[in-house]
Amino acid sequence: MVRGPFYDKNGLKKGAWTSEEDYKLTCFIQRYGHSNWCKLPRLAGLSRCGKSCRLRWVNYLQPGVKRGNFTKEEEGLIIKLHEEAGNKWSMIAKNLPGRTDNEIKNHWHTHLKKHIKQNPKTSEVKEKFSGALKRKAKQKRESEIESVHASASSHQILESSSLSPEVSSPKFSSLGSDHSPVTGINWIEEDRRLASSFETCGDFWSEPFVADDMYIPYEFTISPYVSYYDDGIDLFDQVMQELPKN
DNA sequence: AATTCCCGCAACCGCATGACG
DNA sequence: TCGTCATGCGGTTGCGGGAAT
Repeated sequence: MVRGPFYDKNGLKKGAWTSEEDYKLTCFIQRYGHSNWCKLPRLAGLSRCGKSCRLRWVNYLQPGVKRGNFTKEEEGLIIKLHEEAGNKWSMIAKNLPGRTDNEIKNHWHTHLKKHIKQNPKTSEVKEKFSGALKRKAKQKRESEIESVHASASSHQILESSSLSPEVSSPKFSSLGSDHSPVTGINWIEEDRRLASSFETCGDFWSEPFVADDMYIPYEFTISPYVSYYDDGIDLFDQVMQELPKN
């Protein structure tokens, strides 16, 4: 159901991701975070562009990503938010924990659109909502920076990002299974195997992540990873309250 | 049983925006 | 202030499974 793998003129791999690539990307981000998507593929030993890695992580590998059918409640919320804000898929996704913008967009085009008679609100509503989103995003970025600095100072992030079954497996446990929804990998087993490899093979973490120069830039030594699911619902409520009552 | 057609969804592409020097 | 680069977002593509014929 996906495009077959191929290589472009720059030698970058395109098309469907393999379970091995998923594994490399997941392990690398768990350990080093993803502060620089451009450098990440090379350091992780992947022949992919940064954008491709980011998309794969955000839409598929990221912890908490919910797969499967949309509930009636979720569909209702999508319809409502789409009526208010239009094709702001990322905003809509923030109001549906575990759903990605891509998945919502696909679901809209394949299921919901055909059943919905468009009822666009005024441009005033859209502009106000868009402006509020930007303000909120700026505030969030600033607070994230403070948070990362505070955590880095106590080494908590580095500790939590080290790969162990207790830490890494919950990334997929929210799916109700220890298996990746796509790769079929049993991540608990994989983590055990990985931990074993780490104990018996001292250079595991230098391959394939750092194949060439054995150097991890500073930005990868402190994970900037923060909760993906923020307070979008609060924002939506706030904006709706600001709108003039007709 | 074989073929065609349609649909779902993962992934790609181009553009807009923001950060940084 | 301007130019460059990285990132994020939304639109689109195209493969493959399943339904229809």
